[in-house]
Amino acid sequence: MTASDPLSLVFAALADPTRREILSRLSRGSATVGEVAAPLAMSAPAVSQHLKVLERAGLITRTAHAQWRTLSMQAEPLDQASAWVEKHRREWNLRLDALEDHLRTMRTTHRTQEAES
Amino acid sequence: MTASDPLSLVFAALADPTRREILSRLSRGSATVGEVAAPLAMSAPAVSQHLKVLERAGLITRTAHAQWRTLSMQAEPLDQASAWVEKHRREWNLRLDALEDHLRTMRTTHRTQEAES
DNA sequence: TTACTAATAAAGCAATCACTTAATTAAGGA
DNA sequence: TCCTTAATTAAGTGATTGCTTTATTAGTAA
Repeated sequence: MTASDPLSLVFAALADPTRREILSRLSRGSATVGEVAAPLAMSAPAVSQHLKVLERAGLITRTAHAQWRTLSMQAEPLDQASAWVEKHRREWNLRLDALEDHLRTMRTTHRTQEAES
Repeated sequence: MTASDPLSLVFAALADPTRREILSRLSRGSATVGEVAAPLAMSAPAVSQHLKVLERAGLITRTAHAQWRTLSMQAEPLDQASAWVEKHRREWNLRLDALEDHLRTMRTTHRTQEAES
């Protein structure tokens, strides 16, 4: 990932299970770096680097009190990502040939499921 | 991106402007490799490699007739990506502290806009 | 001051990424 | 057959990724 446009930064940030897990945690409420790192099987610097990626994508903010950093998720970049995906899902659904593909796939899937059962 | 789980593959595929442009084109209807490559400022092998990434993520399929490959977008992986994003946007919106952050951000934004006008 | 804790910075490493050019495969038309 | 077109494979390159260990910064407390 060399691209540095906002949408690329967001999708790249989401393209890692560890970072998605961190965001999952933060979507349920703010937490310190230590709290977020606890369930992760990696060193503290590794977590810090993941946080930097999330921050650069605008998905989290850090606020310092004493020697702790409180991490908060920011939803706006997620809105942008969602908007892109939804737009193209919608476009695809409008296409007649895509619809035909879809029906064929459903028929095939149905036949496959029957064959498997 | 070392991760190879389905969701990581999809997000990683979307984390590149060229690949998003290819998907944009295909969301409006199937096309050959040549048609998709035409507006892109890079060599044919480079396009071919991007297509491989999209295919590995399940976002496109290729069907051959003669020396042409017709590319079709597949929406299902996009559904998965959308589901993940929507789930976490929803979670975030439910949090009281996130809501407070949101209100504070809106107030700050409002004040900033006033200062700028 | 000294020690302890929370977190980041620095440096190094193997693997992957996004390209390139050159070579190859596969099909159609003269 | 020979030539052209469409596309992929192979090989090479510099930049980036996701970790590591070691060192450093910053704050609290004895």
